[in-house]
Amino acid sequence: MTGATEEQAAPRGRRSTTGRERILQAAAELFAARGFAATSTRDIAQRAGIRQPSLYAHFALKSDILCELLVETLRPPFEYAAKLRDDPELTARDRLIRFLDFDIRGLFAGRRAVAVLSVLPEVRGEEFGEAHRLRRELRELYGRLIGDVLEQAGKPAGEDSLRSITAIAFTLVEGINLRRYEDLRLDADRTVRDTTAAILRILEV
Amino acid sequence: MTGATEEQAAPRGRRSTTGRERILQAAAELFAARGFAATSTRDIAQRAGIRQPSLYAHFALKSDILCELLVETLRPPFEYAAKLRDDPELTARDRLIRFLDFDIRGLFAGRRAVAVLSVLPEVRGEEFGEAHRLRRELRELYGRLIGDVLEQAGKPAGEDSLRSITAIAFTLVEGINLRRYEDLRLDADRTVRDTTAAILRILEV
DNA sequence: GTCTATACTGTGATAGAC
DNA sequence: GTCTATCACAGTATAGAC
Repeated sequence: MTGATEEQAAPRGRRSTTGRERILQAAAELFAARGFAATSTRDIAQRAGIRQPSLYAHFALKSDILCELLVETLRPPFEYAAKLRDDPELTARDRLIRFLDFDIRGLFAGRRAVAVLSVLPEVRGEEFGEAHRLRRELRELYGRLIGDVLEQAGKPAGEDSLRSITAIAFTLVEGINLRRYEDLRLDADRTVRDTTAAILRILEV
Repeated sequence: MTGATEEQAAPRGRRSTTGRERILQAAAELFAARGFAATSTRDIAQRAGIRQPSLYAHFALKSDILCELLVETLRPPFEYAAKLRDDPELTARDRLIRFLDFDIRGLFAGRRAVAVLSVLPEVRGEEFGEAHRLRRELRELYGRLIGDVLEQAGKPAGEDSLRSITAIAFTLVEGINLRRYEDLRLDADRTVRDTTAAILRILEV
């Protein structure tokens, strides 16, 4: 019924989820494995256990499926950042460390692997505008967190310098998705630790 | 004659290049801008100023075009590394710095932007096996360069630790391609400088 | 909300003349 | 080595019954 004819294992015990959820889950796995353009609506439907036209009872366009996945996976970091802001006990450095922990673990959990697709050539159109805006905001959030750390460490960075450092840190975090493509055994704890250490060294704090 | 109906500017004065070259150039631009699966052979032909079936006088398959681009752009760093090895005056640290300079500038020149595609989901098949092998070798080359630096600095890294540091450095370099997608004005000199500085800080040398 | 049937378009690739 | 013509098929999306 789940009909996974692919080399990939069939979906894990998720039979009980709703139709729309199954579609999102199936699409997330396929998009991450093959990319957006190379994944057909038939592939998605088959993996979700329905017929291809039934997708359109849930989504008006194929691109809407990906857009929803991207937006859904980009949102949690913002809520977590808001929580961090409400804790005045934390130093800027601790906030950055906790945020990195949360965000990187998010990459390892659930569907977050698709998020990397938002930067790829095939996902540039205005159909994905909302996802792109969210991603830009996430990078700006990183910029503020890093700026605060540098300031509290007594070496505030200029605008240009901060942008460059932020880009590098953001690249490191997003790059984790690409590394997971190549090495599915990549360990979350280890990656959190190493990536955080690398970023703190770059900041020299 | 060059028939660029797209939003992109028409190919710069390259009318004199051979047919095969024009195809590669056109394909490189389109693949980088839209991805592999989302670029049709008709798009490539139009940009190259020929008709779609004429492509097949030069390449047997669409995927062969991308594979050749990837291989061609991944090769120069190996030749450069060989040159560096022949200069015994250089410290390991200087070799790494020069190699980064060469490789990162390569990302800014010519068609190298396609190289990033080799890690993407849509380019995973065995059609691209040669490109993947080369890319793996490039990462191993980075690993050796970094290992030498750490050793010469008196703090040799264990295998695991070296692999992790190498992955992070390699991610930073490849990530430059993604950053260029988002900001076409990204400056080569600046990027070389900042990326090199970040990597050296991560190595703490 | 799922199905069958199908419209319509775009795709990679081939045949064969010049 | 380029062209025109075309094949065979896969693609997204829609119509309409249940």
